[in-house]
Amino acid sequence: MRIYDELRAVVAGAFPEIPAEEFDFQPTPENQPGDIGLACFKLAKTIRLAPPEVAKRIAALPFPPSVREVKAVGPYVNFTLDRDAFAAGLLDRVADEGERFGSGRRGEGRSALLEHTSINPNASPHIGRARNGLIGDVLARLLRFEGFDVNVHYYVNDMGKQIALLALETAGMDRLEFHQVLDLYVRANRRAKEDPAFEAKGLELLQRMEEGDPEVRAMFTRLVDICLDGQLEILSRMGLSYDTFDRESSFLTDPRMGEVFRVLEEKGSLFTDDQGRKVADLQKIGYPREEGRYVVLLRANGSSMYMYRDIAYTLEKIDRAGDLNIIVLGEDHKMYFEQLDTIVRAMGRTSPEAVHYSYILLKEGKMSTRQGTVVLLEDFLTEAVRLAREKVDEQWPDLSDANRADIARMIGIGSVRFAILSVRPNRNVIFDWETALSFTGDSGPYIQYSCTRIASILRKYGELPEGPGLPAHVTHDAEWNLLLRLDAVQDDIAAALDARNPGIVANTALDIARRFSIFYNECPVLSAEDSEVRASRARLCVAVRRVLITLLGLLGIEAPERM
RNA sequence: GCGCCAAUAGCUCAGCAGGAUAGAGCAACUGCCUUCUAAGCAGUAGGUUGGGGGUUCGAGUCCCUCUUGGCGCACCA
Repeated sequence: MRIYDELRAVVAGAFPEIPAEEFDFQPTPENQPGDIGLACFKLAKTIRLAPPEVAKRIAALPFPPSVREVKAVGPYVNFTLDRDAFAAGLLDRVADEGERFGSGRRGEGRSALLEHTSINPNASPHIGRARNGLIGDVLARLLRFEGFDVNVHYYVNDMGKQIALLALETAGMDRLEFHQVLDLYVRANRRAKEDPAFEAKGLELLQRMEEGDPEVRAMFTRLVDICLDGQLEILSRMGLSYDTFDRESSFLTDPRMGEVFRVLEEKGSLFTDDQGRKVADLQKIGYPREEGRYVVLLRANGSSMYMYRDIAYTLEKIDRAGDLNIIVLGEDHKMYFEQLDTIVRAMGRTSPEAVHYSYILLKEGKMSTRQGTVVLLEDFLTEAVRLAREKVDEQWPDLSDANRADIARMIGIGSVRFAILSVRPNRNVIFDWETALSFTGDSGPYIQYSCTRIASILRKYGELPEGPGLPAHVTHDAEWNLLLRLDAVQDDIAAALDARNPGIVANTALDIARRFSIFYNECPVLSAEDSEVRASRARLCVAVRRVLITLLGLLGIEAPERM
């Protein structure tokens, strides 16, 4: 059992009227006695006693032998633990649970549907788009780690004006390659803005697509596939993968929509406006604001809007989702999603849970295609891997070319993923090349480096003693701080999932790597004089490596053997 | 104009559900590779947590307000 749970159990036994979440255990600050402290303010309020009095009473409770001393310090209770016993127990637990260590297993027997990335099939994605996929990807990994059966969906927007315009722009080209799409796409959009006739032609094409014109459909499909394949190739380089691809065009004639229109009509929300469009007045069905109150579902010519198809798709996902239904969306889709949610709720269904994230900005401001200030994901990845390769070549000239390339890939991708993931989703990320490509300090490679140092020690160590029940020795605070941190990892992983915030995983990994570095410098393993201390430290190394690999794995980052 | 989100060291970010002295990295300066990988460690310097009110025994954390930035506001997706 984890130490916090153990202490909580004793105190809760003595004060059954206090809810468990009021026990505020935390490591004691440096200048205070003991290893773990408990603040008694909240408990004191609940049982109407002065905090120092409560602290005294708790200090008098009988604790298990793993607690060597309990001391009331004002309104706090400080616990001094038997560090060796604690270490022995923790190391056994890590060895026993292996790659499941840190999992609260809260998802066992449950399933989750998660939609992320879902970028429009057009050009090479920029780094802002990557944030969606990365957040979604880590959520999927967290859910799987907790035991959920996860299905990751990708919604392919395979129709719409964008594709139509691109179709016009590429008409007559018998070969089209993905890397040409960006220019063509920009050109098509510019032309549509300047030339109403061009745009009208696009809309006409779109309508033929909707009507099921096989020729137009084939044209659209060809374009979409080129774009999608190109984009997926880049996304997979970054470690992103999907289980199910859903195409927007398959929701054009969804039987569920008849029901949607019937319900909206019944609730007095649906009306035909003076231009002949089918519009929903969301205020009639509980939408709170004036902005975004009206939503057009069908154009006057009968063709459907994106919202229309998305409602059908969302209802489909609700049918297929198990216990959790999550969608990752940019903050630009916040209002849109509220609108969608209003309609879904009117249908008596529960919408997916939206995880919103803010944009990635450049130091100079926003990314702009026109000003050429867009940072493409593939360029970013290539540069990161190239820089890593330089370092690896210098460091490991004797390794094979393939081997060095592989290490560089892990490091480059690791630094990119870490740079984007370590910032919590609802904050803008300020991107600059120098910080994002830094392989020192707070970075993915720093954590990977800790893993390689451990691997190096273990290669030289030889045969490791195997438990359970082996003694452990904690001779330095550096070891203790590391152990205490490992014990709390499960809470951090749970918190990251609950908050839908991959940044918590990133920071946990960083914190452990930092503590390991201190340990590494203060506590020699191979040259430790006492053989039991030597074995104990080696086993601590194994545990740290196990946990770091788990945390990196949750972030989708691989840990090389050498770097 | 209205709505949602954010603001912490020169820069980029942490700070779990309010709790003991606000932490890292980068940049600057000083040390440490005959010792398990220096992509590292130790140290110095750097903060009225955007301004102002409030709630509380206690506020970076909660509430109000102002300022600044991001995002959005019906035939785009």
